[in-house]
Amino acid sequence: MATSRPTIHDVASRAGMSKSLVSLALSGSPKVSDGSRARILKAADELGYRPNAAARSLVVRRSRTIGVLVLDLHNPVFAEILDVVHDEVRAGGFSMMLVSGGNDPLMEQAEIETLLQFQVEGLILISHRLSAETLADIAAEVPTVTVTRDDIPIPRMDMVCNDDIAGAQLAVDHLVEIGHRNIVHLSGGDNPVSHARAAGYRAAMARHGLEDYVVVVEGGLTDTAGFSAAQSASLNKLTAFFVANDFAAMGAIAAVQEVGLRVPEDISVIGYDGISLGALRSINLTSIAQPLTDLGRLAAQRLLHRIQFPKTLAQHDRVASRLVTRGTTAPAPARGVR
Amino acid sequence: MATSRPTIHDVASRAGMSKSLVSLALSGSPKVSDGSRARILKAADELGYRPNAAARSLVVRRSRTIGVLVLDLHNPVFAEILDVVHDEVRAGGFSMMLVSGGNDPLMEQAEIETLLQFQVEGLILISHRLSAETLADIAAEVPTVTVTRDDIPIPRMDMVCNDDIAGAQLAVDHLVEIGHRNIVHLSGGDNPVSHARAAGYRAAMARHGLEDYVVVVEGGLTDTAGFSAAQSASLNKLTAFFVANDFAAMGAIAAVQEVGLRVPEDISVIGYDGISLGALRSINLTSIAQPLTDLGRLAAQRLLHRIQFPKTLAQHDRVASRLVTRGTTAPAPARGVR
DNA sequence: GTGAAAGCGCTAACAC
DNA sequence: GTGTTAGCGCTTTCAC
Repeated sequence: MATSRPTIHDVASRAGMSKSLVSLALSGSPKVSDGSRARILKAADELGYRPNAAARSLVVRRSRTIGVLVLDLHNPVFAEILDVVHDEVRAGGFSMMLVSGGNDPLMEQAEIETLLQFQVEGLILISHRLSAETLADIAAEVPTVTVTRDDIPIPRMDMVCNDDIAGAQLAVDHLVEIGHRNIVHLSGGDNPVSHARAAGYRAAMARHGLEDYVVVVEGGLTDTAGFSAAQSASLNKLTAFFVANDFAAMGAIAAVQEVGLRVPEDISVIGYDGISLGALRSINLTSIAQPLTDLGRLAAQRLLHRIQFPKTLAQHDRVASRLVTRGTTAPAPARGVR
Repeated sequence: MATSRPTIHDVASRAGMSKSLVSLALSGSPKVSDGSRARILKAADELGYRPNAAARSLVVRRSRTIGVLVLDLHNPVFAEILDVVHDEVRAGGFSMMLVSGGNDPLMEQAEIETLLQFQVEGLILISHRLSAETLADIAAEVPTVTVTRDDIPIPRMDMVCNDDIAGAQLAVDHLVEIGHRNIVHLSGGDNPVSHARAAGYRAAMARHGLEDYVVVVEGGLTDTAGFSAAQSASLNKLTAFFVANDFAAMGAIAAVQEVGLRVPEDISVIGYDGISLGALRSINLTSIAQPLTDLGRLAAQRLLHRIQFPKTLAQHDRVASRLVTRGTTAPAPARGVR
């Protein structure tokens, strides 16, 4: 392979000039005469010269790179956030190094370590796996912003997330508005996000005077978890499911259909996240949509700002999600129909 | 932030030794006495020392990093390939730097350029966007393997992909076997992958003596493309769709249902890719599943090998896909029923 | 075993 | 405008 790629030195001797002039010319400095610049550019081109980022970052002490850790690559929620993060980061003149923790805490740590060794200038953490302690250590070393959680305040670390409690209330409000009372929540398990959504559910039910109808079934954030959770609910009594996320909601729908009931005629289902998949005509899922683009943009902007001004006080952004009504929710069936 | 992270020099003076000894100790050399080693490790730990990868890669002239370019982050097919690539690459002692072309050829070029500037030792390209010329240039510079295409042979570049032609034939065979003849293909547009799948469709139809039933509707690889393509087909005549990929197939299903027909009772639908989403009980899509794990593993292994032996002749792996029968295909309705 | 010295490719003073 | 010089943090001979 790169037995020996051309260096700035090769370019210099080919153009018959000194290294430093080449460096200046390549970085577009005005203190280089047009003639010299042309010869240098020509020589560089002929040689197929490409600057060595490692060498440069060593001397300028800036890598112009930020690192992004994502919980796993499969959840489309992350892809949507990443797209805009990527755009923003590039626009800010940085490259982006993306790593995945593969759903494994140890791997996450290792990946962050790698990122740090590469001298990334900032970190965006899209994961709720890391402990407060780890987070604090990291944030003390390098500008950091986390996305999708805001449960633990860390001194100089920004957090951007959606308002899960308010979002969950939106879901319940919608169902109540179209006549549902027997609304069961299929929770997403033991993690900060799911706790917040369950809390929002309870709060909204109480606000509507439906305390007695509160039923929370422990589930998870996957299709199969939603499926099982729905199966273990009393389908003959409830008229609606509020599910912890869209994937689990899809599982719940399947469970409903499996026993011969229809969605939404017999049972309404609403999810959370607003993954673009839900818009597929064959899925058509009503959901609480997170403003993923906003989340990504905000995260990137916060980080870019913090890289410039590391001492900035921690900022916590909590963006509102919104109800997207599609085909899986409908007015509650008339009393006694089922 | 990184106002000044501890360097090997700081560790050395804290431990009261020379830089070189620290370097040796940290790399686990046996020529360091146990006492010295312990003191060095202690000093490093106390200082929170972390090696600077840029400096190291500059001197050893190896970055121990490979770069991966992916067409876009949204298609779950890519996530599945990336997972195993990541595992393999790490197992081989490399880090992985992932970039996305954001579906934009210029961006792809720019991202590859960035990767190269960071001195990645190899490249995995999961994209069918790049021109043969670009590919050749890249492969000449750095060990490279491309995934999901094998249309253009490049001297020292490996390719790993599934056999689209054979896979498409599998789809047709399945439909024919359960009694279909009016099988319409919704194609994926003008790209190498879609061309191969269409070719496989034609070949299989011919093999079954169904030349007269061949109908190809131009579509695309998205949900909406599949929806429109299905709409423009003569639904009253055909009994089955073979769709270019799973996403488009989901769109086609929606189109079928929209006019009051049922899948699979009235019309069978089979997709391609075998995305794990298709297994969701609410989707339950029959499909030709690509061996994504194999593809990823193979790609990583080929690359690792090529990094060691750059002169290896180009290897082309074409892995077989297989039929996964789920709920969207069923025996053709009896003649004249519709 | 341990330290001194050279140098990876590059940028940034500083002379001229 | 242009060349010379020093040095970023690290590894690696090569003496001792």
